[in-house]
Amino acid sequence: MTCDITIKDVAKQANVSVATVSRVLNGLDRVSDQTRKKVLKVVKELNYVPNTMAASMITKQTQMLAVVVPEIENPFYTSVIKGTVNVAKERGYNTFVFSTNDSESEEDTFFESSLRRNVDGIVLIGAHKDPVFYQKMNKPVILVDRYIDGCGLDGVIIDNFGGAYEATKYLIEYGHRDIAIITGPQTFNDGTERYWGYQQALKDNGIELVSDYQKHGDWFENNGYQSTKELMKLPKPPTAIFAANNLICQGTIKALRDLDLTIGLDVSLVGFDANDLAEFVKPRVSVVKRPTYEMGTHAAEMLIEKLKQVEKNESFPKKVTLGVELQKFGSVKYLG
Amino acid sequence: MTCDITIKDVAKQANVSVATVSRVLNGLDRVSDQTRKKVLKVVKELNYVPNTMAASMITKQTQMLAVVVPEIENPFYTSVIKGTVNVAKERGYNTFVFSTNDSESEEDTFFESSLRRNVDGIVLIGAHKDPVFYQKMNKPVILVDRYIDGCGLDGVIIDNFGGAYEATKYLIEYGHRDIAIITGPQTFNDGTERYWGYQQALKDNGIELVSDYQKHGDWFENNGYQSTKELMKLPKPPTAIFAANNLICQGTIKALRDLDLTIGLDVSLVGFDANDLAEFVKPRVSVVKRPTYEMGTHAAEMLIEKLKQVEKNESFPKKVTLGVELQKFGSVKYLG
DNA sequence: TTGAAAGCGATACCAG
DNA sequence: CTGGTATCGCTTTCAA
Repeated sequence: MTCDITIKDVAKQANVSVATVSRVLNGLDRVSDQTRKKVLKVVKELNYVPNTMAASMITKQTQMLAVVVPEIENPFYTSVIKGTVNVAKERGYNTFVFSTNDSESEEDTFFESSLRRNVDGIVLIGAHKDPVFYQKMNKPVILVDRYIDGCGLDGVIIDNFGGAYEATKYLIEYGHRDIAIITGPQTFNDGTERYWGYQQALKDNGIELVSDYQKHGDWFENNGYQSTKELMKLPKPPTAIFAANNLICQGTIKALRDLDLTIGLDVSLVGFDANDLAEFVKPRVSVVKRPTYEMGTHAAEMLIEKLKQVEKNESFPKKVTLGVELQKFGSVKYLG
Repeated sequence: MTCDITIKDVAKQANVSVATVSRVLNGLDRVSDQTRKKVLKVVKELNYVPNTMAASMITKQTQMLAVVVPEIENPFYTSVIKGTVNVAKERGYNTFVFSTNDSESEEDTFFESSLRRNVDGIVLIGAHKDPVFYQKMNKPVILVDRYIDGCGLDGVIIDNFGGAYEATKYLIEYGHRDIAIITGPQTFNDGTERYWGYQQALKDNGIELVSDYQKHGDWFENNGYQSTKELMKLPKPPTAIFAANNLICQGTIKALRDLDLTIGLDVSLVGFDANDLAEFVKPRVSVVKRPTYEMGTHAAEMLIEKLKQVEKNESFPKKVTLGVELQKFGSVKYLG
């Protein structure tokens, strides 16, 4: 394990030129079988490891990607990261993992790092809201989960509207009319689309929107916890709750537990995105499941595909929407 | 946001030499205030971003670290990663995240990548068992959580023995004598030390070891689940269980739930490492808590410290042991 | 205080 | 098929 041996050392030892060693190592050119073997033997003997950076300076490709997420400890993001990193690895790329705390300025820092390091491309769950910001990117970027319309970039998102609509419709079909939603900020499509889905399902079924039933906070567990408590304190509490992401749902489950309310009996609940507690409690909580790992793999594949066709026509931005699935368990009571 | 502007462009535009630009940018040399300002102005105008790689080729420092973990989706590792990445960021390093699936060969792949890319150092939760392997490292490495004696590397570990001992003693003090352990493989210190702690506590209190009460599987949830079911099927089931890591504990909790056994009433339980379910269930499960995030930060700090004193005396390997804390909740029944 | 020039370790073009 | 060499973008002597 050394890295202070250079291509020159190999060339000298093998009695060939550096050009030849380079050819052998990259398997590109025609090299006689004899020299090839000779070089390879020396490479092994000397334990030579090529310096990627030196090569990058010429090829202009670093074989490095970056994946940028708001929070590395949220299992959803971890799953996306894993998908990205795995595909990247298979295709010969190494991946930087950045966590921005959902802060625009931290994200900026990382963009600069990425530029300085010349990463080939970026998988991004971004904090910036302004499409103009993204338009300035002169590196291949795939947006994941959040998509900014008009930014001109490719994206992999999920059917937020459809998922929320299905979840709400499901509650309605089971006879619920007093349905609350606990969701995050309406900054990105994840928030807005889920909220629209909820709204639309109610409207389509002639149910009026009650502002008290709509809790817009952040995407964290505590919002789920507090909002649930507030909801259940209302003069006329909702009979069902739609928790619009994994952490909020966990908060809701905890709050209901602390309030001694039984899910599926006292209150019905549907979550968005899988989470530990939803799977654990009895009855298990129905959730809209989304393909988290696949979002990562898909994004990485799109990105790498794009890198290959650098010169190609600057085609229109491609937005891929992955489907979601409503998984029904016993957390919704049938009201007839 | 561009990266096709080079130091030459800046030099030309500012009517100075590249050497001068370099000096200004690195704030090293004495440069007249006038030229400094002039250069800085051009840098801003041209939106110049220096190419880190080119610099690295000369300085022999890449300002890149790698953190290698067995599994990126285990919250324990995520927490270590976060700690490492955050400290690295503060100190001006970017970090590669690698996940090895606990496979020696995958780990090897990553080591080669690290060499090719010339990372400055590595924070490693390793899969290799052989100290000889680690001895060959010629890069600064900090081992985390698992330590291989005789490998000659620095490490940050936790007091596995003490934690396990405390946990078991706690059960004994509450009157338990039929105490089971569910743990992982005895490959690394994490497994062996926790098992020793359990053993020693029993011995110190004159309790004989019962082989049926000792379940050695892997570190995953399913081991906790299956082993618990087997334990409770014994003619004389244990009155208490010590679950030796976070996932095993979650498995145990699920199994007990499925067996309709109440924690702290029918069976007592102590876990090792925090986990979602242990915090959720009532009564909350007592656990040995370890400073996961701090393990990451500590390791990163040690690593970066080490990088600074490259030339310094190759001091003896330093092994830092962080303490753990037994957090007692209602999951242990008092048998008198 | 500043500039010229020699590399760093690889690739790739052009000859031979 | 093989070798010489310019080059990539930057740092760092050495002179001026």
